[in-house]
Amino acid sequence: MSEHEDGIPPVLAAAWGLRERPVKGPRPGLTLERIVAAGVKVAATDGLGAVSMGRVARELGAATMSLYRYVTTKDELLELMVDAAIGQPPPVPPGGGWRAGLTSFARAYLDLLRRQSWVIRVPFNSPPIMPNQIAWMNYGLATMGGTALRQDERLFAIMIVSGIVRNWALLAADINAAAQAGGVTTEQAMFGYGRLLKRLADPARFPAVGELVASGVLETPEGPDDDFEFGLARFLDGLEALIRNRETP
Amino acid sequence: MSEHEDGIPPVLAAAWGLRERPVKGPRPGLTLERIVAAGVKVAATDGLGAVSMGRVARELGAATMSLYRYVTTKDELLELMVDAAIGQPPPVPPGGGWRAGLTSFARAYLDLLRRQSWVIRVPFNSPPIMPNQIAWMNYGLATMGGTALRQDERLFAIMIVSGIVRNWALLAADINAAAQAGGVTTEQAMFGYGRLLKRLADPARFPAVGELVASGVLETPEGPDDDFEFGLARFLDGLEALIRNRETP
DNA sequence: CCCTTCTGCGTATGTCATACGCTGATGCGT
DNA sequence: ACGCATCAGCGTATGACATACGCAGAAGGG
Repeated sequence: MSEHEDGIPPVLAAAWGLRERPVKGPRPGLTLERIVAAGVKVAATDGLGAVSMGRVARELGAATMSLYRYVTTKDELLELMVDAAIGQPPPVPPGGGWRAGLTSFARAYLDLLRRQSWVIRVPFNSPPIMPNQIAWMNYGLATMGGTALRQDERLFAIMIVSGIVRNWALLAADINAAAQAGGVTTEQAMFGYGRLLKRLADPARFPAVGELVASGVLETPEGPDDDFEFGLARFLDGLEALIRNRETP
Repeated sequence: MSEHEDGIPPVLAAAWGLRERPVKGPRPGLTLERIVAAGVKVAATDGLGAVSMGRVARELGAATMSLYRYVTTKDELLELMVDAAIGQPPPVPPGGGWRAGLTSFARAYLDLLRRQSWVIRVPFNSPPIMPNQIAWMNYGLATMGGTALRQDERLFAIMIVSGIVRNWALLAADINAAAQAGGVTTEQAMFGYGRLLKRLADPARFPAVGELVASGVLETPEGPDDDFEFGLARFLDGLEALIRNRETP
């Protein structure tokens, strides 16, 4: 009943290290950390779909129901897994200015999602509240320290940037998954998509799509992240214009 | 065995109207359209979580397994439901220029997602290929017709814009859902989030987050879509700068 | 030394997606 | 007019899964 904890859900308390070991009862054989780590391992090796309470428990040599002493719900476990997977953000590169900072934030986040592609498959259900999520949020906000942006503008700027990253990572993961499911390479999958579009989308009905297909961009894979960098740069250009405008009245 | 169909999955053929009624066998009592409509109805009234094959069948007075004559998988049904729900895009407002066009595209999409918030909960698994998805894509691309943008740049521009819309809609839906679950108003839920953050995120460890919390923006709800419009405007500013730059060499 | 508290977990329940195969309707070719 | 191939509807069965409930034994405090 310490004053830290009132009103805070137990998992949050645990995740933020606010929980004291209860003084009675047998020593726990499991730990929240070990459970979460086991979940991450399953997700990393066999995909998010393989993460079931039973499977995670088996990974630990424990029984399914034992996990529920540490987690009230599977969704809670997933949330903890995500937080463990994203980990501590890298340090803000010093002295680079806000634009370099936001760019490195975006690249680091993208890197992370690409390396652990199951993370983007976990559906969001709430605003960020877990420790490492907050740490990343702090990273993003910190890059804009000292700019002429209002706090709410900074918040939304990182929402936009991370949204761009997530969308790109999700698209890439989907294409990769489709490629793997069909037993072909990523390029072949993209090519197949272009062909499908050409077959189905009547250019008379969908002129703009027809132009797109005809241009052949779907068949010529560009550099890995050209489009990502394009979108990011456009947003940052717009932000830069606003900041400049504010600074020179 | 018409030459349209080779290599095209049956649901796609059905969705694009490429299927002929088989000439033998009993007359179907169900239709793909009716099944999809029933699914949409269930999702709209009781949420995406209530959509199960059994429930959709009950809605139609049919047996669960009957649906599998029209759909090979629940995921297929979901994809069809999404396409039905998004429907035909509104017409491109004439003569407004690309920026007005993209803005109206974004607003129309946001409106749609807000009105049918279950749609954003359906996980993506592939690039857009269903008829109405293509129609929306055509809408987005068409707004940029005649600009100095390359086709791949146009494609990514609408990916960014729709990503911004989806992220915003998802956040709003999450907050609303959390509010409803807690039996409070949306403002109270947002307020509670701010308080939670203040309690958990130590300003010494997370200075930028501390500043954000201290600024009070989390407690003062802004106009409904101010942040959305802010992010969208920044991106469009950046795009505009690029276009201008291309047009005046 | 007993009583409270807590851990691990066996069992049971209810929900789902979905495979398989039967029954009967339909209409084509003869 | 008839038989057969084809296809719709669906009953039954299976196998995952999340999770409620309650018991047995461990640990420490009084």
